[in-house]
Amino acid sequence: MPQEGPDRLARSVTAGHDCPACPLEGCSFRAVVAEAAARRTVRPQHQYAISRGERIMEDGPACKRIWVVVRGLVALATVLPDGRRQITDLSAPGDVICPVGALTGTESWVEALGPSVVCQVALADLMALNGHAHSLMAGLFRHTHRQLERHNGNMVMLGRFDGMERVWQFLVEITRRLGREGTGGHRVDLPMSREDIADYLGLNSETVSRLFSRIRKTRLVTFISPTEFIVHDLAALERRLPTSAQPTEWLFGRILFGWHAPDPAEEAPR
Amino acid sequence: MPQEGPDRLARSVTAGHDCPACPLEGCSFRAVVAEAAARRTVRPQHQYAISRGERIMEDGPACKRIWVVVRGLVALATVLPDGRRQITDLSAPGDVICPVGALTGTESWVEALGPSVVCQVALADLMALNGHAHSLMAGLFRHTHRQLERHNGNMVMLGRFDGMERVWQFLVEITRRLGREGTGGHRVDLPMSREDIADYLGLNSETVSRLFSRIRKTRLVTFISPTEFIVHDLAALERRLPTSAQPTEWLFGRILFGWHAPDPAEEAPR
DNA sequence: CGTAATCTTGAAGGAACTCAAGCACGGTGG
DNA sequence: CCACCGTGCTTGAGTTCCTTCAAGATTACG
Repeated sequence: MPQEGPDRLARSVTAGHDCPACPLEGCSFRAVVAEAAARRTVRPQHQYAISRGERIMEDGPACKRIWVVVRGLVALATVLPDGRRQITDLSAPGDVICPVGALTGTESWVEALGPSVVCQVALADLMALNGHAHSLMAGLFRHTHRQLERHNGNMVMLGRFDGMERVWQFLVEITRRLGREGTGGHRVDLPMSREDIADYLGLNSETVSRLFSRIRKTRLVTFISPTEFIVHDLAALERRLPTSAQPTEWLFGRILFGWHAPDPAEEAPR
Repeated sequence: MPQEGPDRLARSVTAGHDCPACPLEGCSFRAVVAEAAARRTVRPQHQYAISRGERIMEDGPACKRIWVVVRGLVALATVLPDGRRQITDLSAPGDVICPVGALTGTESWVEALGPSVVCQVALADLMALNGHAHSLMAGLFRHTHRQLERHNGNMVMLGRFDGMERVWQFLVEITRRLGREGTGGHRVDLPMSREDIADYLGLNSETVSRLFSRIRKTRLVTFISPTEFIVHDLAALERRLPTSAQPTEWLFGRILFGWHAPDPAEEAPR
């Protein structure tokens, strides 16, 4: 089990972004967790190395603990009684995971998609830092706020994108979050199987594989191995997203008069 | 524009549910908004009557205002540049709406699905109540927490349910939230068009119509009109949900050994 | 180096979509 | 009061896209 110091942890905690509803400027999760780490409230043994497929499950009521991803890639997964799985969120190093209770009839857990290190933080420990209830609430609020935005995007993707659009979206998202700028573009080392990707995108693994093959043919992405690829032109990928089509005057027409959408100009090899 | 008193408003605000991460027991959104209403911080002219299709859009940065639904049914909708729409949340009387910023490239708004009354509350007004920052944060946190749970369920539905399952899910959800117990079962008056339902379920209106026809044949639901129906046996509907299959020993098998799911016993007319 | 797991690709089937026509309902005006 | 019209609902036919089933190819790993 790797033993990384509190400073490493503090550095990895994401800053969150500004939101007027969070009234406490300058107080973020980062500060709270960093202080907890500095005070050794977060003890080293609370860091866990977990390997692919390992799960962190709540044994009691939800929301008693949070986790901070230090290394690797972990997923929030929900599984139906018949085995169907949906990955509802991905967390990269620096992300805070605050799992909420599962729906009755489903299992929910945090699952490592590859070798990962997570740091467990009991909320009671954070609360024990006197005078930081405000900070904690603000940090939690920011985090959940951010997650709501991501969920919103995911619901639009799952409900309204076709397979190809979902995979473009996934590649853009994962490149932004995990890609390392290098010669020839962004290089991404992705610790996810086709099955994992499929469960995130609401497809199945064969379909993901087929769509990746079609993407390979566009030459916009070079696959070095099934889990390594290079995105040569991220902007070109972003132009393939349904969210990047120019909102032309027809949108005003829809709002004002209920017009329907025209066919978007199709430029891509399918 | 209906002018309902602050007491009516206070009564309609939902209580939220318990969560250990919310450290301020007894402080909920209800209390904050109720006090705001009692102090006339929330003025009557901040209540708006909106009719079907009308939208409430943020004109500035997100999260400066929240809304409380007093009457009717409103939706959180996201629309892509090409016109595809996804309804990401439904809000019934008593629900608090706290829209987050839209993804770049999409439009997001709060939209009335039928004649509705909403009460606008500026967060600044709530903050102005001295000593209630804690309550406000706690209430907001509870609300977002609840919404995260709902979003989780919606993502599983959009990613992993087939059309029939989505409609069963929808009927159960809407009956629980809007149904009135009566002779012969729960009666539901639903101010949503087939198109609205389709945009919520990630289908299209013709498919929803077809699936409703199949449900009519099961005799579990009687449709009085396109927007009125009676659920005779809610438990029977719940048994059709993919979340209600008994998690049998195979689940342990999947967790421990990676088994695959067996065929669930099919009992329903398709 | 051999075995298992994962990935890729093909063929066939099915679920949902598109396009299109007919129907039901409510509002309007003669 | 009833024809008229517009809107939304229903249903059919054909098509597309995704899934399922299955067989190889490739990769990972002991």
